[in-house]
Amino acid sequence: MASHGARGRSGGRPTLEEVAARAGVGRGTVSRVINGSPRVSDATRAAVEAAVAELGYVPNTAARALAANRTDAIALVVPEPETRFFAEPYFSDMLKGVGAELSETEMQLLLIFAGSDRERRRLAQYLAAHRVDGVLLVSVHADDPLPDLLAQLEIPAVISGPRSAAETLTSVDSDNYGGARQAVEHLLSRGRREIAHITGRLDVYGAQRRVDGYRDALRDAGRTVDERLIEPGDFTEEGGRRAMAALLERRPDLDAVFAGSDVMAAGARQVLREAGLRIPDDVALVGYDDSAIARHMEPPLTSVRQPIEEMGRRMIDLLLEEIADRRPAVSRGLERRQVVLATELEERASS
Amino acid sequence: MASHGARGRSGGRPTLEEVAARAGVGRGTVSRVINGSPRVSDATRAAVEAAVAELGYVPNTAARALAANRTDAIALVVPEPETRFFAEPYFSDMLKGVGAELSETEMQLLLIFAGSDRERRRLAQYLAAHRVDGVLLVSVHADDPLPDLLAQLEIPAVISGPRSAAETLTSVDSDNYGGARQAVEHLLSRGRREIAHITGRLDVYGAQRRVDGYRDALRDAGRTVDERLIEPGDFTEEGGRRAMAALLERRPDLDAVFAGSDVMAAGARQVLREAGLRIPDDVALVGYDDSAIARHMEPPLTSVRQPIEEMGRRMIDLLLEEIADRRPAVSRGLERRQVVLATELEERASS
DNA sequence: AGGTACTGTGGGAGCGCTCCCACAAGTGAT
DNA sequence: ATCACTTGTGGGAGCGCTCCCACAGTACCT
Repeated sequence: MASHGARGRSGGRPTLEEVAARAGVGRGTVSRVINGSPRVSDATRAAVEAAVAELGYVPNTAARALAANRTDAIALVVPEPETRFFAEPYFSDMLKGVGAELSETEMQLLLIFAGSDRERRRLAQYLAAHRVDGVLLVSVHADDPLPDLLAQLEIPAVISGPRSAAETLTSVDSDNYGGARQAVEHLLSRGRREIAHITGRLDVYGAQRRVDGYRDALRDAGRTVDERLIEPGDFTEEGGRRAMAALLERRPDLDAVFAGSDVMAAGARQVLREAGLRIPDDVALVGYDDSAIARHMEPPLTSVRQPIEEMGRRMIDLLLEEIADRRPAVSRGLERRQVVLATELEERASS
Repeated sequence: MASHGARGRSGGRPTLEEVAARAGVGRGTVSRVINGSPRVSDATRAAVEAAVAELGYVPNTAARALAANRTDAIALVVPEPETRFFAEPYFSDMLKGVGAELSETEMQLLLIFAGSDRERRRLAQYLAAHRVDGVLLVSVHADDPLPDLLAQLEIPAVISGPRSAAETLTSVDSDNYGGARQAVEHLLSRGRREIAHITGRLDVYGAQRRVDGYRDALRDAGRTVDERLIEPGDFTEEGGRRAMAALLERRPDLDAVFAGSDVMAAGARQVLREAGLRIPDDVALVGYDDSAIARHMEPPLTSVRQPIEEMGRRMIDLLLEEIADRRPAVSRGLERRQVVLATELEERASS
């Protein structure tokens, strides 16, 4: 060991073995103490803990990962370019919840962007190397192959918006259907009669659900749904403008708009203004997300709030469970787990 | 191997040894091919590569890390709460540059927030465990102990804004001094006489340098510096408002303001408006950072642009060098390395 | 012919853990 | 006193790599 020896000299980091020697116990016992096993007497535990403190021992994660076949790290994968990630408060809130919940544990969170093809390939490589114990997936489109890759690699994963009603991954979502109903029912209760809806990208399941909620709310109130009052958007401001213009063209008599996102509502607002329509006097406007945009809009925008931080927290809970379950190659629980959290309507001056 | 055997069965991931068997060579040879050593014949290399492809071999990072004492990962440490990180485009741009440069390599980037005390402790633990080969530090205050911890642990690190003129870590910075001079000289050339300066937090070295640049630019133009025209801010909008109010109180005759950040300029603008002063007619305004705020302000804000993406790229270059240098326990290069990149003034309607 | 050098290769040893078997010692029922 | 557990402990084997030594083979000098 001529060569390796030099590296391992006493200047380096202490090892389990050294701690064991110092505490006058065996290697296994130190390992048990480090990992919080209950099968250690109080006296021994104290001795080991003292030795750990004196030596400043910190476990070598690589060795642990190799021996135990786990990494104590999970990845938050964002299949979007960095720019969008930063632009949308959604991610930031999600990260807050995730971080908060994770700080209770020893797990490390990695943030991985997979917007470009190149980044995608790197990610695939990364996952194939099993460098994380589990994955949190946010903002995944219906045709994204990532979830299948994860399933194939048998990596525990939780997705933040299910891709469809038949989502196979464990998922956490807010109640898009209920949120849309809240918005529409609110407008109805304010006496609005002709309520339009600017949808999000319809390849996003949540956007579809919002349309469903919009339809059912009207129906349940005894109204027929006029398809000319539904216009697809794409979650962007420009899309909101286009949709609003189309709606005004078709149904200039509309008196309310429920937009599938605050950003689209901002676009719609511009077009309404340019058409000389006052908000909320002529047209009431309701958004979705309750983002900073909503609060700062002129007039402040009524919006459906999703409990995004809470969603982040629940995702971590579920993921940690999955990881723990999988460890002893236990019978895969066959029940799909889908958590849906309630939304809340934040009423402001725009409606 | 009764127990471990079950886990390692052929359903699992292939190992180096299996690839070697398949290619009909030894373990060492496969390792050489994987790591791109030139000491392999072309025929052998081809055989190994074929085996790797057939088996879908992916190196086990934990084993590699354990044997080679490296992790192939670096951390971007942000000593701020997540919220600030997302609020400021600075970070997003920096991350873009870092990501771009890193995508050329095999290195993995981890994003670590260390805003709270708790997160701080976790980070210290993380670094002590040597879970990364190097660290990128952004936005560090003068009294932050993190750089010293890094030095003590002998972890290569590059800092994005030196803490002082005597910074010991390798650093990358934009020319704060020169940028401030550009701003002030621009205002002078526009015929402004009474130019005020709202500073950033003065425990940030860059903010100090901007004050220096402001002073020297005036002096070199043959003016005396009126200390009543300098008011400390704290990089926030509210701070900008307070500072502007104080300045107007003391020197109502001022005809230009150079703010140490766009956000503070936005705050200053509000106060100027409320005081009935027109921009740029009565008071010219210049910011710093050239962020989105500057472009969207009414009127658009003249601002000093820092090449943040480029800074990110340079930081990675320097860090990778340091990591490579350190590997063979080579003589630590004693020269401090400090890269300073030029700024550019983006002239808009506010000045 | 012998020496010296280099190239390519195989495989032992070791990285620092976890897992589990073995076993000593204690506890209580028979 | 015997058996059957339980509790606490030590340490061997093994995780999948990298590093390096040893050595076969070839090439080029004396």
